[in-house]
Amino acid sequence: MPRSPTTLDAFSAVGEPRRRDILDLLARGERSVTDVVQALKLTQPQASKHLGVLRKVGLVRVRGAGQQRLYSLNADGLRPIHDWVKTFERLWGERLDRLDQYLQQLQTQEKPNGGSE
Amino acid sequence: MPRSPTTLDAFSAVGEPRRRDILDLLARGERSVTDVVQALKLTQPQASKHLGVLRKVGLVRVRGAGQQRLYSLNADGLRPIHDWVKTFERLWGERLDRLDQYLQQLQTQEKPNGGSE
DNA sequence: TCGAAATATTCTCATATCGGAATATATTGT
DNA sequence: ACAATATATTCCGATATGAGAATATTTCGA
Repeated sequence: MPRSPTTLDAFSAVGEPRRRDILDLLARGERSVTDVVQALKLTQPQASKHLGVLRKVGLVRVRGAGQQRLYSLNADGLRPIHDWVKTFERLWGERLDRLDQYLQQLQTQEKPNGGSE
Repeated sequence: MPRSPTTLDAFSAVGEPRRRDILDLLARGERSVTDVVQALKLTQPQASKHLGVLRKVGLVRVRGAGQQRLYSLNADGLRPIHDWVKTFERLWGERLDRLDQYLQQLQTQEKPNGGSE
């Protein structure tokens, strides 16, 4: 089994800095491809391709307006990422009271080794 | 300029499903490489390599214990991701009152086109 | 229908990535 | 020093990726 594609889910799509830039831009409103090109200094094909990936994984939506294609953010697609990262939130001590901290320590030390004897 | 490596920051590192699995596991406590291998059914080199990437980007820490290497989560490394995704939180209507929603709509419509005429 | 503008697709290239196997490097105990 | 265990590194192959250039497609206007 050689390799698995890295452009099929939101997680991997967002791994690409350019695509994050695009999402940041779209977070401020709908944009045409040309807008993206100019705002982020990309070539037109690059913009189209990145937008295509983002669309495929459901992070953006398209709407045809004349000969333009207006892309907008589909923030829902980011929820899985948010939810996953949130799982670790308690582990970096966001707003941690003493008891939580203590319970956490217990968990961290839960399995110091594979010692079966 | 051909391509940029995708294994240098937390974002891209986390794009790989196996690595997310590893982080999920480490979230429950320190683990040796062998532990990871067994828990996630990876080959030993694969585990080492993925752990190596995670370490390089600062998502895990290592501690030598005898001939074992105990890896633990460094949750702080996930904060950038969390913070970034959080930026979009309001856009999927987590807990949105009417005023926010209205302001948001204005923003979304901010730049419907490049129309200068 | 023809041309122009906007966008998408295709092609090629260099490279990075993952997986697997084999091997190298600790580290401990005897 | 030697064997055994644990882990890291290297080598190889297949493939996906992103970039760039060229081209195709769509859409509108005259």
